[in-house]
Amino acid sequence: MGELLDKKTCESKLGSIDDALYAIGGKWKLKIIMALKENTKRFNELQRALGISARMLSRELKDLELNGFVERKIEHDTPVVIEYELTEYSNSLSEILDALSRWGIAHRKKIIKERQ
Amino acid sequence: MGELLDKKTCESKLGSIDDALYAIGGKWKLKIIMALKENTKRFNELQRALGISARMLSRELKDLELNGFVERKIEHDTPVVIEYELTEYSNSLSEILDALSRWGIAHRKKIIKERQ
DNA sequence: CCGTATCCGACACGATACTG
DNA sequence: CAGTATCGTGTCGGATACGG
Repeated sequence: MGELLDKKTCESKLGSIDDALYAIGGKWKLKIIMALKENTKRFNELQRALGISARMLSRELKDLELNGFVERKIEHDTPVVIEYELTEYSNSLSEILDALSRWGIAHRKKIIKERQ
Repeated sequence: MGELLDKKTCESKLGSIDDALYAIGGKWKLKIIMALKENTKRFNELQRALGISARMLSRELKDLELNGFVERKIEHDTPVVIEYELTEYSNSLSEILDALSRWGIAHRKKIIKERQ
């Protein structure tokens, strides 16, 4: 079962996990960030890549920008091209992203095995 | 900005993160698991510790049990005591929990610093 | 193409009350 | 104490349509 954590440790972890989930929780934020890890992308590219509605994407991008994960870049190239790009700060999430990804793979395997 | 990931890698990661979020996403699951890391807890204990409504807690616990993260233990001790306990499998989440916790702490610091 | 506005259903979530 | 039932609100999130 793993070792029990003492109460202080546990409560402090609970608090920080709360903070984290507040900032990057929800259905889309981490997925958008993951998608942008491949490359900067335009609005419609992101939409297609993630299967997200324009409404939600618009909202989430604003939020991500406000929180310093994503930058909106306007290239004055006639016609104007708008691209979304990850900031340096978004890199601080890679540990989380990697852990989630690894766990997701393992979990999927487990589920499939159990179905048989 | 960190290195870009190639498209295949990125899409596969997106998929597995999706899987992970499907299983442990949402407002409460990870918090409940974190709370139980301190010790097995009874229904009302969990409620107080997390500030969650009975309705939600009931639902989430069922879901967590169904997915093998939590076990409902009935102690026939007259009066009967019901406790919720983490399973061995829930340990596979510790990497994620730790990463989230660490990031949450750092993020909070950043926010506070920016406010000044 | 890049979004925003509007409408709408589904569900997350909480408060309260209630049962065994 | 451990939960369920009921109700009400808010947010999530898609569809569609529209303006820059």
